[in-house]
Amino acid sequence: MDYEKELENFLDKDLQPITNGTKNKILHVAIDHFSQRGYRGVSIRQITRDVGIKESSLYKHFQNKDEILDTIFANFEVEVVKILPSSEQIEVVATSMDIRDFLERGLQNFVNHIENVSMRKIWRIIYNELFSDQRARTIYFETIINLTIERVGAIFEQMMRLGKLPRQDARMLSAEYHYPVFSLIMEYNFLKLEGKSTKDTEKRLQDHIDFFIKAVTN
Amino acid sequence: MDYEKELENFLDKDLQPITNGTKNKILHVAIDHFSQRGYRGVSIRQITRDVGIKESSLYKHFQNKDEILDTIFANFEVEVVKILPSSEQIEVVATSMDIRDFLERGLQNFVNHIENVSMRKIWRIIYNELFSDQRARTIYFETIINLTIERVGAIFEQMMRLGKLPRQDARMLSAEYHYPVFSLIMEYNFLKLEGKSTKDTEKRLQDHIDFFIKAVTN
DNA sequence: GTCTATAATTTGATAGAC
DNA sequence: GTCTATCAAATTATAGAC
Repeated sequence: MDYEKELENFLDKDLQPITNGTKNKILHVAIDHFSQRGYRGVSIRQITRDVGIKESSLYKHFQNKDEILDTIFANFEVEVVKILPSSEQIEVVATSMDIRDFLERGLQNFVNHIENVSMRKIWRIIYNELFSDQRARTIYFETIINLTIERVGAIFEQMMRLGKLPRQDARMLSAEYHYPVFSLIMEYNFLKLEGKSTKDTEKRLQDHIDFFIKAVTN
Repeated sequence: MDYEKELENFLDKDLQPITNGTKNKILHVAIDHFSQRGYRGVSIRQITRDVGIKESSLYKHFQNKDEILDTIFANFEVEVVKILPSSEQIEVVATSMDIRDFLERGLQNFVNHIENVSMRKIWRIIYNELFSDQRARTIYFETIINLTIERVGAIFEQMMRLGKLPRQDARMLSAEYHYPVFSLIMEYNFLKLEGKSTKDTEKRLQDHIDFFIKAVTN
């Protein structure tokens, strides 16, 4: 892999921008390796070799191996929260968009997010560490799944108040919409990993939106 | 953990029943450890210590560490295929059951399967190794997801022929039904892992069946 | 902040006696 | 099929010179 082209700048674990080029590069290399062979499957040696420094130098930037993963997770959480509708947006979104526009826009936001190669790699790290790392579990189940379902549920509810959607359990509806989306996103990630076509998965996502809209507006 | 109580008998990697008690115990201990810390996170030393033999003795039963995992996956695949409706059952199932009975029965089959502690642990191993082991990916995406969707899709199609279900794309319908199920099963597995209540998840599974039936029969 | 050198431990696996 | 003894390699991390 070529790490020489302009690398996006990450934040350190306290969410301060990283100004040191070496530290930033360590994160890029670590993300690449962790996403392919898992946290335990990657040694400090392998990382520093690709960064072009000695092992001991790495410890000037990170206290230990775990702090690298911690920093990666912190960056991911910042980015992933950005694709969720904020509480302030509920009103305006529910008013200005119909259900189809809203779902398609949300999906597009997500596709844009995951087009970022680093983010896609961190998604894989999250999946990879789900069973062995409490932080990964928290990000996935609390930040990604539950927060998404809750925020979108609030928008569905507002749409019901506005008569844009038949009255029903909004949170349950949001869960029904999102569970297939989460499954398909995972599938999408694996296909990308194996260099396979994601066309089928994209079609299924589209089919799912159609099916869902038909089901809820009936 | 107590491995002393009567252990179910596994098959070896060629699917022949294992008659050697030590070999069987190695598999039980390995499944327990791998499910908690992943394949790479567990050493031969840790396994043999809990089995009560020396490391060198383990190599009389398995050629190397990977062959243990291979044997675990082989046993899992045998068990997981059992919960799918066979091609021969399509006819009779579609004729004798309505859609709700069929879905509830299928879910019950699955719950029974996952009540088996060893199976639940192997599910976790599969999730854990999805990104680092091609065999895990194949079992999950090909055997579990795609084969399930296909078999149930065939039953939906037969139900449509019998007028029990409005005509529509049967495979797409099966996918719509199953993707939330797969997500919820993953969630269920994690909650069990953390010793938390799975009541919410079970309710969501039930809600999903209701939502789905309402959506397809409308 | 980089380097050389090295400590201390753990890893998967083997040789050979019984 | 179990054991003792051991190997060669890899691991995370540190000390101290520049």
